[in-house]
Amino acid sequence: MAARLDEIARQAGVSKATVSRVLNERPGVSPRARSAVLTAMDVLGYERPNGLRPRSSGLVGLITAELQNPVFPFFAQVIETGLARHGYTAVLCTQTPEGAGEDEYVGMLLDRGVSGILFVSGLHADTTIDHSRYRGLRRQRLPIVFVNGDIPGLGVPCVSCDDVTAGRIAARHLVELGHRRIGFLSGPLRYSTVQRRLAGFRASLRELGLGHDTDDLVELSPFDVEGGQSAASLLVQRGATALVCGSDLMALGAVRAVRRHGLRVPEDVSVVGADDSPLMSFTDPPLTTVRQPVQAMGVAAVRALLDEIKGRPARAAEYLFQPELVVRASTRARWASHDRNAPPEPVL
Amino acid sequence: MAARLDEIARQAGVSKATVSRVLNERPGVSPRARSAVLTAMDVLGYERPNGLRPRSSGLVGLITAELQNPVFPFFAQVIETGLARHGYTAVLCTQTPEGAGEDEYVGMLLDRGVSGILFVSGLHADTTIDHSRYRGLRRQRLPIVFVNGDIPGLGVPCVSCDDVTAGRIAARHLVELGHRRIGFLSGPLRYSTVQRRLAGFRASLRELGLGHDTDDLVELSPFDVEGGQSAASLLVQRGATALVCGSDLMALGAVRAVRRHGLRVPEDVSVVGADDSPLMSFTDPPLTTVRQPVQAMGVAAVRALLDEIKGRPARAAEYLFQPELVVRASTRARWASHDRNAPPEPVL
DNA sequence: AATATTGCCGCAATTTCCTGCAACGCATTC
DNA sequence: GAATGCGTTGCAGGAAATTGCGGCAATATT
Repeated sequence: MAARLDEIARQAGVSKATVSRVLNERPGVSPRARSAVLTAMDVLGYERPNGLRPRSSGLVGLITAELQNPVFPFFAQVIETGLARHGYTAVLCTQTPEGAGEDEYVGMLLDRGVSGILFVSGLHADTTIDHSRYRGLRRQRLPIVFVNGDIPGLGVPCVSCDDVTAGRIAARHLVELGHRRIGFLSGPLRYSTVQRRLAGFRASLRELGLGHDTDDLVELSPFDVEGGQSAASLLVQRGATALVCGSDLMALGAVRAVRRHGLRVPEDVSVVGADDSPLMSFTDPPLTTVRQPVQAMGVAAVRALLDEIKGRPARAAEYLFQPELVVRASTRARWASHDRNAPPEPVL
Repeated sequence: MAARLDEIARQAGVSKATVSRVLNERPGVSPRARSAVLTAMDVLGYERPNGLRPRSSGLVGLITAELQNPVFPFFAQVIETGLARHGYTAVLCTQTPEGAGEDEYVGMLLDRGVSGILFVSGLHADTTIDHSRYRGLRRQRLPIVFVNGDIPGLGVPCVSCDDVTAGRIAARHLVELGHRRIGFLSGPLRYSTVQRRLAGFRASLRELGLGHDTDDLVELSPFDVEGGQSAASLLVQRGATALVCGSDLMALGAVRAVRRHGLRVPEDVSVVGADDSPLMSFTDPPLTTVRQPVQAMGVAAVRALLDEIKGRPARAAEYLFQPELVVRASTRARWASHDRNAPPEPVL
């Protein structure tokens, strides 16, 4: 039995040096020789090293955390449309608690020879998870881009919403409305986006001289309606008159919790959501929320990935997109008896 | 009986040291040796320890129309969870107007060697589209299942919501509330689900002696919020006091249209949605809607597909799932002056 | 038309890294 | 507690892959 390179070389009618050059994508190989080698490999049944596989007509993996939160389908839609406009096809892989994990999906996508992978709020946003897996992908020269969750030092482009600013915006809005006891509820602290948002929230309150008032008004729970409801319930019991929520879904749960306590939104308790997912203008009450510029972020993520694929890697910075306060009807001014400079009633 | 490592090593033609390295995912093992070991393990019937399971098998395509309507992500989630529970991985392919078409996705999935394809409200539900493509798939013995949109005569299992009944339920509910001029708005008539729902709606009204009242109260428009709004606007102008909508999204648009006309929901105009997508209990007003049993349907679709894959094709009937009226707060009784038997005010 | 230039390929030296042997660690059993 | 069986790991031999360099052919240049 001949050695592998030798065997391929003989089948292709070239020397094993040429085969080696093809496999390592070195320069100095004619297209004719290259295709001869590749064909020989196929004929002999050798698996092509990743990167030389017929990168199937522009297939791109899109890995996302879940679909429950409407912001994720929204992201998926935007990204998919953007990719389609450039001739790429998105394969959406969503993770479920009991379903396939991210690693399995990545393996599958690699097997399928995707041109690149987009990670939207996946494991990369979890700071407690080992990130060596991404280093491995990087080493394989697989173009990847993160959305909402940078991992510095990996050289992977990342498109994020500026969560620190988002936290500040929410805090400032409520303080301007006269609130003093402002609760913060969000998902598990292991997510970098939660950490950042909380940091911005706290920094903003400290600057406004309210830091000590809200030290005990932070509750973290799962990222869904029920989590928001239970966290909000605790915060309301502790006297919070306003709630900053980690997602719109949690905000809806918070509204429900407030009402279960016999209070009204926004008359008694103000609620601020996050993301401005679709349909949030249809809720009761229409939700004041900190919009994440999903459209722009999706387009930017697609552009970054295409740059990576095309071989002109942009500098691997984190592109921060600015969130924006969308004032609807779940927040209202609060008259504080001790506050002489109470803000005016908001225009509805 | 030899020891395990030894046995595998002999079968694979390597030393037990190499086998050990493969099982522990240690570096320094050639791909060839690795695959030899893995194959040997399969041959000898040993279970692969960790994430070394073959994932290429057990890939299932899931083709869906869009992600805007929250019911589709919901379907995707349910189906994906169900597939994962049986060791299959779902690849979600969503169609966008300018994006990749269903045919492209099918081609891609075939290239990838999927075990089967699930079509959720795809082209198969469009009666104006040529269905020979599915015949082709069928001829290739590819297991496929339709959700919401049967094509009789193809022998493809289909899991649907009973749209005729859904139309009847909505109509009956509104008639019982005293409404007489009931509008119907939905998506393009080329979708079989629209046809059926309209048929059920009309049949029910006819049976109740109201057929002639609503002949001119049907408006078809695109399947989104804006479509619902424009259709509802026309119907309200024509004096409709209740609206049956083809989707929850359209219903939300309808609510908006009613309010643009200076009327209230449900006091002046009642609105009934369709599907009971997630979040519909949080809308303003909470939407009365005809629930589609997504969970049950998803599970049934997965089961049907697995049966097809396993080679015991169930009889290719259309499995009809019964919808269910979910009464929330977007419908209310209407006192008709000429109606002596006006129904009582509904309990809220 | 002769020659310079460029780029491609093969030989062979060199390097890398796979592999098996055998020793070692660890648990189970007598 | 010793023996035994099983899995792991350090090490060295060696095969396989990489790469520098020279040759060769095709094309451009004068």
